[in-house]
Amino acid sequence: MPELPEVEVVRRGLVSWVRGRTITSVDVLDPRSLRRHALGPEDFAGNLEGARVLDVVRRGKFLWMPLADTPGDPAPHNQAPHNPAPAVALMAHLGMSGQLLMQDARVPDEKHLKVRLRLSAAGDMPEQLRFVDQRIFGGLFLTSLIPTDDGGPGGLAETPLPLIAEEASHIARDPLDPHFSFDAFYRRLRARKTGLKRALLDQGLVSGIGNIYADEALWKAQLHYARPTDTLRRAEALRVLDAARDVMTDALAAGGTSFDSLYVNVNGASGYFERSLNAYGREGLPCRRCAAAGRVSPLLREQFMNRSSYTCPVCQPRPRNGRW
DNA sequence: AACGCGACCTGCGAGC
DNA sequence: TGCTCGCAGGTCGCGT
Repeated sequence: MPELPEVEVVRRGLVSWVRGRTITSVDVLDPRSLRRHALGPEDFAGNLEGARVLDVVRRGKFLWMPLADTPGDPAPHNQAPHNPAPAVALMAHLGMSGQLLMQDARVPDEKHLKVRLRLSAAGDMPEQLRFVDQRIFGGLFLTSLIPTDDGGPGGLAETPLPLIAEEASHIARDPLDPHFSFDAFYRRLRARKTGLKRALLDQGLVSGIGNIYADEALWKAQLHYARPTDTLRRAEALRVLDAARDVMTDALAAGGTSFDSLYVNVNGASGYFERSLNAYGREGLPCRRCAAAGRVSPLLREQFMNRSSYTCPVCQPRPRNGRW
């Protein structure tokens, strides 16, 4: 489900619920959700219990919570004070269907509940943070925080730390990140020998864009997904990046306004999809831009990278050899 | 470096 | 009704 706007909605929601609270106990109901935690469920739970959540930070679609030992915890006897334990974080990736929900203890377990974290009491706030995931493409795991020279995780974190989760250090900044550099993006884009959509989906080049927003951005910029990246003019690259930024900003606003319940809802932007998508899922339906110009051009659906791509055959013509 | 593909999973709707 | 098929917004790792 989630692309950048959905993950950011979750992050913003989570911050207010979990920052400063201590994880008191962990239930792993399905170890498959910890696939990326190599040391197994016992190690996962053992390291989390007693840890305090410092913040909720995002890079692309990766979300993590830097952790600290609770003050007063005895230091591990085998560790000298001058050699403190490395900084760690609880990492979450939502995959296709993951959700992070704040729930009161008396709410029955969700059908696809995978991991439950109990948190220290904090006023009327729900006690549990639940990871629910139908398809299990997402997951939780612990990762170290390593120094970065690029100014921290960025994203829209409120208190960026000069550390980044190791497992997210290969992820580029996203177009909404204030430190995103278009010049650097364009330089790397031009150096690639690939198609434009493949590049937009490459989280190491620009992050946060998934299949839906890629199609929406390409439609808005009137560019075809197969356009060779080494032929893109600066103005065209700027157009598609601005389009991605616009589409994701709108989705974020829609998700943000519908976020008002006791839990953090990954589906915050689902209403947005119905109303505002111009390309994705609109096979056979008339292109709205062409319709406004008095033409009827039904959108095409094609297989590309083992998934569906939606384009208008008239205003996003497929590049032909040497001519576009 | 870039690609195409399979792997990882469950569930839903369409069609027979 | 029950079966199969295709489809779903992500990422990783392999062989070429």
